[in-house]
Amino acid sequence: MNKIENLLKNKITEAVFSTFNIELEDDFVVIEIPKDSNNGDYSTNIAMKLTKSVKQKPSITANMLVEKLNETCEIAEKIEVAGVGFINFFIKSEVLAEIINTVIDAKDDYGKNNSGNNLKILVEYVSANPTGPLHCGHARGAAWGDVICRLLKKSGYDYLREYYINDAGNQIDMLGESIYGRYRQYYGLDFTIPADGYYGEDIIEITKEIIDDVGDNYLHSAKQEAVDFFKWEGRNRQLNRIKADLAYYGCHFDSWVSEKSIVDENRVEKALEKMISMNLTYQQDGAFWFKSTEYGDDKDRVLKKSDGFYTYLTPDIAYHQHKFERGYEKLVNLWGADHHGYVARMKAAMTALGHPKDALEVDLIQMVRLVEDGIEVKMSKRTGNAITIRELVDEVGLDAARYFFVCKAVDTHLDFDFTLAKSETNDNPVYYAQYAYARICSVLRQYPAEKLEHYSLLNCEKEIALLKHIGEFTSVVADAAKTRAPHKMCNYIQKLAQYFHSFYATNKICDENNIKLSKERLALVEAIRITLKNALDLIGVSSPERM
RNA sequence: GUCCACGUAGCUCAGCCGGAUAGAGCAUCCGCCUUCUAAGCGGACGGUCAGGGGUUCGAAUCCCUUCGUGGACGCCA
Repeated sequence: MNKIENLLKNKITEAVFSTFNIELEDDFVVIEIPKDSNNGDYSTNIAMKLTKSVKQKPSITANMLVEKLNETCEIAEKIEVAGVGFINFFIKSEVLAEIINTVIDAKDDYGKNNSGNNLKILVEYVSANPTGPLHCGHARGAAWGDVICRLLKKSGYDYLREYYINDAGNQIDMLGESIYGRYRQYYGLDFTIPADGYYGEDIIEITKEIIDDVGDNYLHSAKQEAVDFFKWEGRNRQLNRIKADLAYYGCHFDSWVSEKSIVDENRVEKALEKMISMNLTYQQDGAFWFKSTEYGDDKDRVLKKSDGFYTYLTPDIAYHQHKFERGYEKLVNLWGADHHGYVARMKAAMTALGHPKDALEVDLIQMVRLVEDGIEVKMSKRTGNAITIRELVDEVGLDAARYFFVCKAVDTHLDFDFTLAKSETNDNPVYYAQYAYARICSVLRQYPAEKLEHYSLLNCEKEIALLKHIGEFTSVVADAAKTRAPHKMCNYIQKLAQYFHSFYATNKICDENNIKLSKERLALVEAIRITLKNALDLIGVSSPERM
């Protein structure tokens, strides 16, 4: 909520109080920007919302309030009642223009806000098993998580980017076995790779890397010893590859937590003991069960199998419990949609352990379908395997890859249009925004902008639209952070670029015949530049000064 | 079969804590470079917001139901 909206809100609250003697709660008054500017710069539906309390037609209520507002609301040039009872405010353009200096003064910090209130929030994303390269599905999650964190940072949250490494389960054993197989194969010996092992090119590469380091040392040792060695060698090398791919993709994590460390620190036993002591479990058929149905799950879940091993769930509970123990009040997980059924039991576990109901929130990332020329592309033409994050970046470029993943809400399946993302021409939406930035920079290179004391001439429709949109930026950032909706930032960017292009096409920014107006416009353009740059930064897309 | 998500223009999607005539890009068609970057601008065409019911001043938005699509339903991870 910006300065103008706040002021309007206060004036409306006052007017309601003095007219009807009703004290409104803080969030009761809603200010919005009408789609059609004929309906004012800002509007409120307060008269409709008061229908029941005041027992009269909204239009009458609205007129009574406007009478009062006309006296008190000095920033408005005109206040009207329209439709069924909307109150529409037309703001003096010099008041709207004050935003220019706010932006210029704040520079990179424009958009920064404290809506997060320093909330300690841990965002866990990607968390792919260290058994193979990251593919396009991970790319969606990585971009989404990264942008969420950028938004949280800008909005004053105390956030942590975390990657959970599943390195204590069966899949890591399979990794060890797979490398062991390739190792023997390299030396021309008989070999087997388990049916649920890993057959990718990356395993062969990693095997060769290991051979470069240790040669045939493990050829004659006992199988289990060799597999154990390859398991951890493989895990570490895969993880390094993942880290490199993420860096290539512009994503960095603050924290890497391994499942093995959770196990080694006895956190799994402790978690189970805690659950037993809290009477959240029972024994049946030789196994320990979690009474998860009592906390909203479909059925009870096994924590410790009759063979004495834990299920996948138990270390995960321990891990999440540990997140809370580290002082995080809010946990956000971005999981692939295939983990869908897993959400309820995890939330059940956290609730059972005494954490607030919504302290853990899981956003599911739906599948990505790559489409080229209208046909689904399942495999890379080069390798025959799933397309990796690295191939994707090489193919379409970093900016396009990230933009395409971030610009759509994650709760629906995404068709990633390869053809469109690759096109370096007019069709590509990424360039639309970047081109606006390059155009702005070009203008400012030729005609440097300077801050003015006062702006009084920026009152054409397109200028007003830009001023209002720039003024919205901070609240859009705060809202996108709160609702974890990075695509809102893309929508904002597209609109800002659109307003600018439209303005640029119909108005000469620098006009020798009107120096005063030109100076004001240049300052406006500088404010647009800063806002656009900050917005692009938030989605991790570059702002080229020339194109 | 049970549970969950989704269903908006020819295509890809916004909009969804109820608000004014449901928006954008692509595609199709028509205009605009002697002018600060045409990777741009302006316009046209295009809709039973899956169907039905309900809640109310008002529903794409909330509730119920039917249909369709996808996913999850292991003492796997």
